[in-house]
Amino acid sequence: MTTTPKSMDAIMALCKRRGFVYQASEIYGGINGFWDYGPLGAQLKKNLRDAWWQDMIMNPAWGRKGPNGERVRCVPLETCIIQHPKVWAASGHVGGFNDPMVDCRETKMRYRADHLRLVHATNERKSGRFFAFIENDPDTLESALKKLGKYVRRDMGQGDTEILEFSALDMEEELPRVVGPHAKEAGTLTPPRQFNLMFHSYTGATAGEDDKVYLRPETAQGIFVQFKNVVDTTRVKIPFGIGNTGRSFRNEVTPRNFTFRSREFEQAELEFFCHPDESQDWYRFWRDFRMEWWKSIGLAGENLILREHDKDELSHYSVGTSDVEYRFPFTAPGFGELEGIAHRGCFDLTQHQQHSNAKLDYFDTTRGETLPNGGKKGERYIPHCIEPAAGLDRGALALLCEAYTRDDSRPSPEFLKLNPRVAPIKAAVFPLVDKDGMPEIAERLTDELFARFGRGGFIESDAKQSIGKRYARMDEAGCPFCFTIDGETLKDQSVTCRDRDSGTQQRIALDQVKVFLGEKLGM
RNA sequence: GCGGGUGUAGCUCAGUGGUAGAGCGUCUCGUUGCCAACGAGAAGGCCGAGGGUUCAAGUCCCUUCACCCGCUCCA
Repeated sequence: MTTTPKSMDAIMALCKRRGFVYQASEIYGGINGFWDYGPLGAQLKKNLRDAWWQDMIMNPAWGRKGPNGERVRCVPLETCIIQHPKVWAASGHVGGFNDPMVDCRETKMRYRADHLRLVHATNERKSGRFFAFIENDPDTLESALKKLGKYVRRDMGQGDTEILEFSALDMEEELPRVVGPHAKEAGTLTPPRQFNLMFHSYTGATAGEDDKVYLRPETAQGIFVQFKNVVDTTRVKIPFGIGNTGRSFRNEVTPRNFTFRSREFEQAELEFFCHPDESQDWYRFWRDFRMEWWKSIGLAGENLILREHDKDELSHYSVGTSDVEYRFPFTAPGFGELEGIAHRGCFDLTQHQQHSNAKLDYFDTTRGETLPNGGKKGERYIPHCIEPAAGLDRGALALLCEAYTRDDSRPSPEFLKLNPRVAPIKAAVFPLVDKDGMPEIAERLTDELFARFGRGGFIESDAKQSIGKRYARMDEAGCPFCFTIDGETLKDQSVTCRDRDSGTQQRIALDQVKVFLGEKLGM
């Protein structure tokens, strides 16, 4: 078997050709950072989402016991894309995503405005030049002092210079007199510009600035905000998880790499709440299960890795974070993030408790001293949270990249080895020839398979053109099995079952097709 | 945001300032009957968009949009 390296161009061409992914608004020239799913892509992604929903919420971790020795319990939730603006202040997104940036037109450098400082000669603020440097950066400071000395034609000593913050500048009067940290000329810095990574809109028909709202940059915050309601209304007990899938929006500076970094994308997030003492165990439990899960739906192999973050990579509140990463053709030999499993401590609930003044702690009646009557005194605490947060679009893309195979020794060199569980086409039924009673049998079998498996994907049926061409078409669409009604079927009620990955054929009884397929699809 | 590259049929791509092309795919008819078969035919394009130069622009110039690659940035 001869194989050639996977080309992203070839994968993208197949995605378009077979209706997996289209460019959004393509007939208008497309729009940067947005992609639509065609019929097969939409079903592929739905199967991925359903698999996540099934294995993370309805039957978490395939029914296995958690580190506490009990069945893992999770409940679903569906929260709004638009939340109260204070949610994003509490989460840190409004502050963190809003660093004003300053560009230098001369050197093409970009600086964070709050990192810039200015030095100028004492008593010359009204007319003299300012020389910018970067906070805590000796090189640009030295350079700025040197340029200032040259400018005023004398050496600068103690007391001869004054330093001020960039934000203290009068942008109209004084900015034109500023020389950038790496620039030679004055006036090449732009005013600070907001790089707003959150999309915003306005509520109400006569909306003004006061009605500004944000499209969520992650689904997680909706869960934290409803944590108390779920606890109060559903009889869940710590430890338990809340799962949520849905669209999120980030105004990426550079959308890139097909659907990998899109401005509108879909997340599948679980927030698993537990006692602080058990949080490390649960963190390891979810980290390991998530890795196993991705393998189970077709990403097995050396293209998938689990990467534990280094200490200096961690957010200030995080005790531990791992990424499940996939080696995409465009990241190879490196990897791109599919999912992050973060130990978020009690950061989010604490933040929302402070900002909202709502009590978000939990009274745990299974803890504390044992009372004379045999019960427990109880313990009040803010739960810690483990967050497995997956990108469904990235997942779908990884599935497509992993499945894409080119084997020039096959009659149909390009095909998708999609795992049957996520494949958008579950099976195809072909009459070998479009006559002699075969179409009728094929139609009956198609109807049966539709009734049994149609909720998970398409059952294709096609009588046109040569059988080889029909197989090839199914190979490209990632359909795992084709059943062909032929002359023998008429005699002994058996059909040809053709396997996509190997191209091999076996005969099975017509009335056993459903059983066979049910086993293979896990349905 | 910067630099480089690419935009022509569903896909892959030719196309020298002078009538819009090929292969594959799609559809129809016929033949064949287990791996992109054969024959005949058909549909499908304002050459990414907008300006300009020219008697004449897919081709030259400008602008813009999208995608790819490399920087930069990145919760």
